[in-house]
Amino acid sequence: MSRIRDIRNEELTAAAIRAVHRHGYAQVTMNDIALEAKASAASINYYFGSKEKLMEATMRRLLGELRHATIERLHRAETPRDRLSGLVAANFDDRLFAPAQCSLWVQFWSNAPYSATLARLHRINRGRVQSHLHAELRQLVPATEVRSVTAMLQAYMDGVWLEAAQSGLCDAGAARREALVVLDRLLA
Amino acid sequence: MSRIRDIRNEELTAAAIRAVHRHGYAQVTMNDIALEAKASAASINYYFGSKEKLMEATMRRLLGELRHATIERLHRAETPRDRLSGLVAANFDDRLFAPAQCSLWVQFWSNAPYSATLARLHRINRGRVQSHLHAELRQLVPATEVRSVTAMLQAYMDGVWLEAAQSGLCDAGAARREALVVLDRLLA
DNA sequence: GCAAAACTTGAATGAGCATACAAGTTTTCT
DNA sequence: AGAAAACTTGTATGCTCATTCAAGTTTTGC
Repeated sequence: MSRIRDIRNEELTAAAIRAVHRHGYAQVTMNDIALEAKASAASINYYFGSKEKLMEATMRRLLGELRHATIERLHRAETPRDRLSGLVAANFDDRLFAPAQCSLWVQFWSNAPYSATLARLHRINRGRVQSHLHAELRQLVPATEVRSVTAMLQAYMDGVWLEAAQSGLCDAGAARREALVVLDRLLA
Repeated sequence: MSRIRDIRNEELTAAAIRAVHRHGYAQVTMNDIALEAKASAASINYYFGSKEKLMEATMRRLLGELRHATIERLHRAETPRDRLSGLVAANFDDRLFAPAQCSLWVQFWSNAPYSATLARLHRINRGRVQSHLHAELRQLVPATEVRSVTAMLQAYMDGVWLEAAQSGLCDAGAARREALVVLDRLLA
């Protein structure tokens, strides 16, 4: 079967992440990505069909990593409170909360409203994160507060990503610790 | 004096805001903006010299509005606690927290790392907001917490903007109320 | 070992875009 | 009024870029 195809997908989406981080989503070219992958622009088109489809695959890859980190942490937790902490910490997992990933994430987000495929991915991801938070919060705060605390948490976490992308500094451990403090105070 | 020049600056930056909101920063063209302003692309170049300079002027305009809203609210407040609330509320002032402005703001932010002029504006603005927050927080929380609470607040507010840009829904009043609740809990 | 399939790429194609320009129109000043 | 200054715009220019293609190279299956 297409072993090479899998390897290439992996290499090319990784190159896309680095290239977008380096040049910006708005200005990155197929050649920039090809160069980063030590391949040719034509080759990328052979695998993905178009720049847009490559970007979609790259975003899917990031979303998959978030999903994976989330599931992993949920699995290790016992109580609702632990699961909630796990959800928050998953957002700042070492594998996700790194400079190139942060850049990409924020840039994809801000472009999502202008691309049908990105908008769809964004909506699905947001829905999943939200329903996870919702499920645990329902057991921890009064019913009237569930919705607002979910929104507060989500806004805070998005903001941390945004700031990380700006500064280029991503200390995942510090981010997790600080996020857990925020979580504590929002639950109080 | 150049009265027309001022009017045109106003009209053209307003058109740029609407056009970026409609098409996205990455894809908006001079023609889109010209159309929105009922002018020609050449005319925009006559006034601003280049697309980049127009974008810079547009960003300056937004930053000016934030500065204005901030000063206005600080002026009305007496205690450190009131001033802090004012700072937070200024970020969600009716004149700023509207769909087109939110879109633009987030897109400029996410592109700032790739443009020297935008990066500079971003840094200046961030510094100003941060020092205002810092000044009031120093009188309200233990010295060891000032820095982290500042960061938490800033992340939360950025995140709200990001979310607003995504959803296109900007209820400024609700945003202010919710932000003040977050502020309360972070200070606790 | 060899044909077919899968893969790779340099160069060609063509679309879209910012900007420059020349030729007009309107406004200002006296 | 009339000249000069300020403004406006359609069109031309030249560039960048995604995508295509034909011609090669490598891998696979037998």
